[in-house]
Amino acid sequence: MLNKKILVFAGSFAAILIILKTIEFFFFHYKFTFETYLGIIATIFLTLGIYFGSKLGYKKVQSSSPQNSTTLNEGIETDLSLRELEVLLNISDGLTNQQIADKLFISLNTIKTHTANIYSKLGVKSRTQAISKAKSLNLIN
Amino acid sequence: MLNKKILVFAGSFAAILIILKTIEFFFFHYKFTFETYLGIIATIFLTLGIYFGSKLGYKKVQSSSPQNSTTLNEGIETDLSLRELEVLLNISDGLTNQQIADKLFISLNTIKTHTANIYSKLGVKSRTQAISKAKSLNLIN
DNA sequence: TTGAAAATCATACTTTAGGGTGATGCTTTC
DNA sequence: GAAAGCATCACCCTAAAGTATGATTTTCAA
Repeated sequence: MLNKKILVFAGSFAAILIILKTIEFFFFHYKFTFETYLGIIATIFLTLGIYFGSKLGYKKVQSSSPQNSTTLNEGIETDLSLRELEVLLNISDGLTNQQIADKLFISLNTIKTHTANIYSKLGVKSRTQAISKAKSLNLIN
Repeated sequence: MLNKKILVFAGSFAAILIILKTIEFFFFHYKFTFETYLGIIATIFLTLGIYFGSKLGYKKVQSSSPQNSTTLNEGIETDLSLRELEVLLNISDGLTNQQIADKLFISLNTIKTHTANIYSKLGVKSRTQAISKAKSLNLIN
Protein backbone atom coordinates (compact mmCIF):
# COMPACT_ATOMS: atom_id res chain seq x y z
CA MET A 1 0.00 0.00 0.00
CA LEU A 2 2.58 2.49 1.08
CA ASN A 3 5.05 1.32 -1.53
CA LYS A 4 2.50 1.88 -4.25
CA LYS A 5 1.90 5.41 -3.08
CA ILE A 6 5.60 6.10 -3.03
CA LEU A 7 5.95 4.73 -6.55
CA VAL A 8 3.07 6.84 -7.81
CA PHE A 9 4.50 9.88 -6.14
CA ALA A 10 7.97 9.26 -7.52
CA GLY A 11 6.53 8.60 -10.95
CA SER A 12 4.54 11.79 -10.86
CA PHE A 13 7.56 13.71 -9.75
CA ALA A 14 9.61 12.29 -12.60
CA ALA A 15 6.85 13.10 -15.07
CA ILE A 16 6.73 16.67 -13.86
CA LEU A 17 10.48 17.00 -14.23
CA ILE A 18 10.31 15.68 -17.78
CA ILE A 19 7.53 18.08 -18.65
CA LEU A 20 9.41 20.99 -17.16
CA LYS A 21 12.55 20.09 -19.05
CA THR A 22 10.58 19.75 -22.26
CA ILE A 23 9.08 23.16 -21.76
CA GLU A 24 12.51 24.52 -21.00
CA PHE A 25 13.72 23.05 -24.24
CA PHE A 26 11.00 24.76 -26.23
CA PHE A 27 11.66 27.90 -24.26
CA PHE A 28 15.25 28.09 -25.40
CA HIS A 29 14.63 26.95 -28.94
CA TYR A 30 11.55 28.85 -29.92
CA LYS A 31 12.05 32.14 -28.13
CA PHE A 32 9.14 32.00 -25.78
CA THR A 33 8.94 35.14 -23.75
CA PHE A 34 9.87 34.93 -20.13
CA GLU A 35 6.28 35.68 -19.20
CA THR A 36 4.98 32.87 -21.35
CA TYR A 37 7.29 30.44 -19.64
CA LEU A 38 6.17 31.67 -16.27
CA GLY A 39 2.56 31.45 -17.32
CA ILE A 40 2.96 27.85 -18.38
CA ILE A 41 4.69 26.96 -15.14
CA ALA A 42 2.04 28.74 -13.12
CA THR A 43 -0.74 27.00 -15.01
CA ILE A 44 0.80 23.58 -14.55
CA PHE A 45 1.25 23.98 -10.84
CA LEU A 46 -2.14 25.58 -10.42
CA THR A 47 -3.66 22.57 -12.15
CA LEU A 48 -1.63 20.20 -10.03
CA GLY A 49 -2.72 22.06 -6.93
CA ILE A 50 -6.36 21.92 -7.89
CA TYR A 51 -6.04 18.23 -8.62
CA PHE A 52 -4.45 17.38 -5.31
CA GLY A 53 -6.70 19.82 -3.52
CA SER A 54 -9.73 18.03 -4.92
CA LYS A 55 -8.38 14.70 -3.80
CA LEU A 56 -7.77 16.19 -0.43
CA GLY A 57 -11.28 17.54 -0.13
CA TYR A 58 -12.77 14.27 -1.31
CA LYS A 59 -10.77 12.24 1.17
CA LYS A 60 -11.76 14.57 3.93
CA VAL A 61 -15.42 13.99 3.34
CA GLN A 62 -15.05 10.31 2.63
CA SER A 63 -12.86 9.15 5.44
CA SER A 64 -14.64 10.84 8.25
CA SER A 65 -14.94 7.69 10.31
CA PRO A 66 -11.77 5.65 10.03
CA GLN A 67 -10.00 4.76 13.28
CA ASN A 68 -10.36 1.03 12.86
CA SER A 69 -6.76 0.14 13.40
CA THR A 70 -6.50 1.12 17.03
CA THR A 71 -5.66 -2.17 18.61
CA LEU A 72 -3.60 -2.38 21.73
CA ASN A 73 -0.60 -0.50 20.48
CA GLU A 74 1.91 2.03 21.76
CA GLY A 75 1.69 0.51 25.19
CA ILE A 76 -1.51 2.31 25.98
CA GLU A 77 -2.97 1.18 29.26
CA THR A 78 -6.53 0.13 28.48
CA ASP A 79 -7.35 -1.52 31.77
CA LEU A 80 -10.15 0.58 33.10
CA SER A 81 -11.39 -0.06 36.61
CA LEU A 82 -14.98 -1.12 37.06
CA ARG A 83 -15.98 2.31 38.21
CA GLU A 84 -14.24 3.95 35.29
CA LEU A 85 -15.91 1.62 32.85
CA GLU A 86 -19.25 2.43 34.41
CA VAL A 87 -18.62 6.15 34.01
CA LEU A 88 -17.47 5.60 30.44
CA LEU A 89 -20.67 3.78 29.57
CA ASN A 90 -22.73 6.63 30.95
CA ILE A 91 -20.63 9.10 29.00
CA SER A 92 -21.30 7.19 25.80
CA ASP A 93 -24.99 7.35 26.60
CA GLY A 94 -24.74 11.11 26.41
CA LEU A 95 -25.01 11.95 30.09
CA THR A 96 -23.28 15.00 31.53
CA ASN A 97 -20.87 14.66 34.41
CA GLN A 98 -23.49 16.08 36.76
CA GLN A 99 -26.07 13.55 35.60
CA ILE A 100 -23.64 10.69 36.09
CA ALA A 101 -22.79 11.98 39.55
CA ASP A 102 -26.48 12.04 40.49
CA LYS A 103 -27.02 8.60 39.03
CA LEU A 104 -24.12 7.02 40.91
CA PHE A 105 -24.69 9.03 44.10
CA ILE A 106 -21.21 10.47 44.13
CA SER A 107 -19.92 13.99 43.70
CA LEU A 108 -19.28 15.85 40.48
CA ASN A 109 -15.63 16.19 41.41
CA THR A 110 -15.29 12.45 41.68
CA ILE A 111 -16.75 12.02 38.23
CA LYS A 112 -14.24 14.53 36.95
CA THR A 113 -11.43 12.55 38.51
CA HIS A 114 -12.76 9.37 36.92
CA THR A 115 -13.07 10.99 33.51
CA ALA A 116 -9.55 12.38 33.76
CA ASN A 117 -8.26 8.89 34.56
CA ILE A 118 -10.28 7.40 31.73
CA TYR A 119 -8.87 9.90 29.25
CA SER A 120 -5.38 9.25 30.51
CA LYS A 121 -5.74 5.50 30.18
CA LEU A 122 -7.30 5.70 26.75
CA GLY A 123 -4.84 8.32 25.57
CA VAL A 124 -7.51 10.83 24.61
CA LYS A 125 -8.46 14.34 25.57
CA SER A 126 -12.22 14.59 25.50
CA ARG A 127 -15.35 12.52 26.07
CA THR A 128 -16.13 12.33 22.37
CA GLN A 129 -12.66 11.00 21.67
CA ALA A 130 -13.10 8.57 24.54
CA ILE A 131 -16.30 7.28 22.96
CA SER A 132 -14.62 6.87 19.60
CA LYS A 133 -11.63 5.13 21.13
CA ALA A 134 -13.68 2.87 23.37
CA LYS A 135 -15.75 1.87 20.38
CA SER A 136 -12.69 0.92 18.40
CA LEU A 137 -11.41 -1.07 21.37
CA ASN A 138 -14.74 -2.82 21.68
CA LEU A 139 -15.10 -1.59 25.22
CA ILE A 140 -18.58 -0.39 24.37
CA ASN A 141 -21.16 -1.37 21.78
CA MET B 1 -24.75 44.68 -6.79
CA LEU B 2 -21.17 43.55 -6.51
CA ASN B 3 -21.08 40.69 -4.13
CA LYS B 4 -18.47 39.88 -1.61
CA LYS B 5 -16.85 37.10 -3.58
CA ILE B 6 -16.04 39.31 -6.54
CA LEU B 7 -14.39 41.79 -4.24
CA VAL B 8 -12.42 39.05 -2.53
CA PHE B 9 -11.40 37.63 -5.86
CA ALA B 10 -10.34 40.99 -7.21
CA GLY B 11 -8.47 41.71 -4.02
CA SER B 12 -6.71 38.39 -4.15
CA PHE B 13 -5.80 38.95 -7.77
CA ALA B 14 -4.33 42.33 -6.94
CA ALA B 15 -2.43 40.85 -4.04
CA ILE B 16 -0.97 38.14 -6.24
CA LEU B 17 0.11 40.70 -8.81
CA ILE B 18 1.80 42.74 -6.12
CA ILE B 19 3.55 39.68 -4.78
CA LEU B 20 4.70 38.64 -8.23
CA LYS B 21 6.00 42.11 -9.00
CA THR B 22 7.79 42.20 -5.66
CA ILE B 23 9.42 38.88 -6.38
CA GLU B 24 10.34 40.11 -9.83
CA PHE B 25 11.93 43.13 -8.26
CA PHE B 26 14.03 41.02 -5.94
CA PHE B 27 14.80 38.75 -8.83
CA PHE B 28 16.37 41.53 -10.85
CA HIS B 29 18.04 43.28 -7.98
CA TYR B 30 19.46 40.43 -5.98
CA LYS B 31 20.41 37.99 -8.65
CA PHE B 32 18.11 35.15 -7.78
CA THR B 33 18.70 32.23 -9.99
CA PHE B 34 16.12 31.55 -12.62
CA GLU B 35 15.27 28.30 -10.90
CA THR B 36 14.64 30.04 -7.60
CA TYR B 37 12.24 32.39 -9.27
CA LEU B 38 10.46 29.51 -10.93
CA GLY B 39 10.33 27.61 -7.67
CA ILE B 40 8.70 30.51 -5.88
CA ILE B 41 6.15 30.94 -8.66
CA ALA B 42 5.43 27.22 -8.71
CA THR B 43 4.98 27.11 -4.94
CA ILE B 44 2.59 30.05 -4.92
CA PHE B 45 0.39 28.62 -7.64
CA LEU B 46 0.52 25.13 -6.21
CA THR B 47 -0.71 26.51 -2.90
CA LEU B 48 -3.42 28.50 -4.63
CA GLY B 49 -4.44 25.41 -6.58
CA ILE B 50 -4.66 23.28 -3.47
CA TYR B 51 -6.76 25.90 -1.76
CA PHE B 52 -9.24 26.28 -4.60
CA GLY B 53 -9.10 22.55 -5.28
CA SER B 54 -10.23 21.86 -1.75
CA LYS B 55 -13.21 24.13 -2.21
CA LEU B 56 -13.93 22.47 -5.51
CA GLY B 57 -13.61 19.04 -3.99
CA TYR B 58 -16.28 19.80 -1.51
CA LYS B 59 -18.72 20.96 -4.17
CA LYS B 60 -18.01 17.89 -6.24
CA VAL B 61 -18.85 15.61 -3.36
CA GLN B 62 -21.87 17.64 -2.54
CA SER B 63 -23.36 17.36 -6.00
CA SER B 64 -22.47 13.74 -6.51
CA SER B 65 -24.08 12.47 -3.35
CA PRO B 66 -27.68 11.81 -4.19
CA GLN B 67 -29.54 10.58 -1.18
CA ASN B 68 -29.08 11.07 2.49
CA SER B 69 -32.67 10.95 3.54
CA THR B 70 -33.05 8.91 6.66
CA THR B 71 -35.96 6.97 8.01
CA LEU B 72 -38.39 9.12 9.87
CA ASN B 73 -39.35 7.51 13.10
CA GLU B 74 -40.84 8.94 16.27
CA GLY B 75 -41.89 11.95 14.24
CA ILE B 76 -38.46 13.41 14.80
CA GLU B 77 -37.08 15.43 11.94
CA THR B 78 -33.98 13.48 11.03
CA ASP B 79 -33.25 15.07 7.68
CA LEU B 80 -29.83 16.43 8.22
CA SER B 81 -28.32 18.43 5.41
CA LEU B 82 -25.14 17.12 3.86
CA ARG B 83 -23.10 19.70 5.67
CA GLU B 84 -24.73 18.85 8.96
CA LEU B 85 -24.11 15.17 8.40
CA GLU B 86 -20.50 15.92 7.63
CA VAL B 87 -20.15 17.88 10.86
CA LEU B 88 -21.88 15.11 12.78
CA LEU B 89 -19.47 12.51 11.46
CA ASN B 90 -16.54 14.62 12.51
CA ILE B 91 -18.09 15.09 15.92
CA SER B 92 -18.41 11.34 16.31
CA ASP B 93 -14.75 11.04 15.42
CA GLY B 94 -13.97 13.09 18.49
CA LEU B 95 -12.97 16.34 16.83
CA THR B 96 -13.52 19.65 18.56
CA ASN B 97 -15.55 22.37 16.89
CA GLN B 98 -12.36 24.28 16.17
CA GLN B 99 -10.77 21.25 14.53
CA ILE B 100 -13.81 20.70 12.36
CA ALA B 101 -13.80 24.37 11.39
CA ASP B 102 -10.16 24.12 10.32
CA LYS B 103 -10.78 20.89 8.45
CA LEU B 104 -13.72 22.26 6.49
CA PHE B 105 -12.20 25.71 6.00
CA ILE B 106 -15.10 27.50 7.66
CA SER B 107 -15.40 29.50 10.83
CA LEU B 108 -15.95 28.22 14.35
CA ASN B 109 -19.20 30.16 14.53
CA THR B 110 -20.52 28.35 11.51
CA ILE B 111 -19.72 25.01 13.10
CA LYS B 112 -21.59 26.10 16.20
CA THR B 113 -24.58 26.99 14.07
CA HIS B 114 -24.44 23.60 12.40
CA THR B 115 -24.16 21.76 15.69
CA ALA B 116 -27.09 23.72 17.11
CA ASN B 117 -29.17 22.73 14.08
CA ILE B 118 -28.05 19.12 14.38
CA TYR B 119 -29.04 18.99 18.05
CA SER B 120 -32.35 20.57 17.23
CA LYS B 121 -33.10 18.10 14.46
CA LEU B 122 -32.02 15.11 16.53
CA GLY B 123 -33.79 16.34 19.62
CA VAL B 124 -30.68 16.32 21.79
CA LYS B 125 -28.68 18.81 23.79
CA SER B 126 -25.03 17.83 23.53
CA ARG B 127 -22.56 16.25 21.14
CA THR B 128 -22.38 13.05 23.12
CA GLN B 129 -26.14 12.71 23.00
CA ALA B 130 -26.00 13.44 19.28
CA ILE B 131 -23.52 10.61 18.82
CA SER B 132 -25.70 8.23 20.79
CA LYS B 133 -28.82 9.26 18.91
CA ALA B 134 -27.18 9.14 15.50
CA LYS B 135 -25.96 5.65 16.29
CA SER B 136 -29.44 4.48 17.19
CA LEU B 137 -30.75 6.00 13.97
CA ASN B 138 -28.01 4.30 11.97
CA LEU B 139 -26.81 7.64 10.72
CA ILE B 140 -23.31 6.66 11.77
CA ASN B 141 -21.50 3.38 12.33
C1' DT C 1 -38.52 35.87 -10.65
C1' DT C 2 -39.45 34.88 -6.23
C1' DG C 3 -39.17 32.12 -2.10
C1' DA C 4 -37.39 28.62 0.81
C1' DA C 5 -33.68 26.12 2.40
C1' DA C 6 -28.99 25.84 3.09
C1' DA C 7 -24.55 27.61 4.31
C1' DT C 8 -22.03 31.08 5.99
C1' DC C 9 -20.55 34.40 9.86
C1' DA C 10 -20.89 37.41 14.02
C1' DT C 11 -21.47 38.88 18.94
C1' DA C 12 -22.69 38.13 23.54
C1' DC C 13 -23.62 35.20 27.09
C1' DT C 14 -24.04 30.86 30.22
C1' DT C 15 -22.87 26.22 31.13
C1' DT C 16 -20.04 22.25 30.97
C1' DA C 17 -15.77 20.00 30.46
C1' DG C 18 -11.10 19.48 31.35
C1' DG C 19 -6.33 20.25 33.74
C1' DG C 20 -3.68 20.50 37.83
C1' DT C 21 -2.95 19.72 42.50
C1' DG C 22 -3.64 17.69 46.78
C1' DA C 23 -6.02 15.00 50.13
C1' DT C 24 -8.39 10.86 52.72
C1' DG C 25 -9.69 6.09 53.54
C1' DC C 26 -9.89 1.43 52.01
C1' DT C 27 -8.15 -2.94 50.09
C1' DT C 28 -4.71 -6.00 48.28
C1' DT C 29 -0.17 -7.53 47.67
C1' DC C 30 4.67 -8.21 48.17
C1' DG D 1 3.93 -2.61 57.12
C1' DA D 2 5.00 -0.23 53.02
C1' DA D 3 3.53 0.20 48.29
C1' DA D 4 0.14 0.32 44.88
C1' DG D 5 -4.28 0.78 43.14
C1' DC D 6 -9.01 2.24 43.73
C1' DA D 7 -12.63 5.35 45.03
C1' DT D 8 -13.81 9.33 47.01
C1' DC D 9 -13.80 14.60 47.35
C1' DA D 10 -12.23 19.67 47.07
C1' DC D 11 -10.51 24.04 44.92
C1' DC D 12 -9.00 26.89 41.25
C1' DC D 13 -8.51 28.00 36.75
C1' DT D 14 -8.82 27.73 31.55
C1' DA D 15 -10.85 25.91 27.40
C1' DA D 16 -14.58 24.27 24.95
C1' DA D 17 -19.29 23.71 24.19
C1' DG D 18 -23.77 25.32 23.93
C1' DT D 19 -27.73 29.11 23.58
C1' DA D 20 -29.81 33.02 21.48
C1' DT D 21 -30.29 36.30 18.07
C1' DG D 22 -29.62 38.46 13.77
C1' DA D 23 -27.59 38.79 9.37
C1' DT D 24 -25.84 37.89 4.33
C1' DT D 25 -25.19 34.96 0.48
C1' DT D 26 -25.94 30.82 -2.49
C1' DT D 27 -28.57 27.50 -4.54
C1' DC D 28 -32.43 25.38 -6.37
C1' DA D 29 -36.89 24.70 -7.62
C1' DA D 30 -41.76 26.21 -8.24
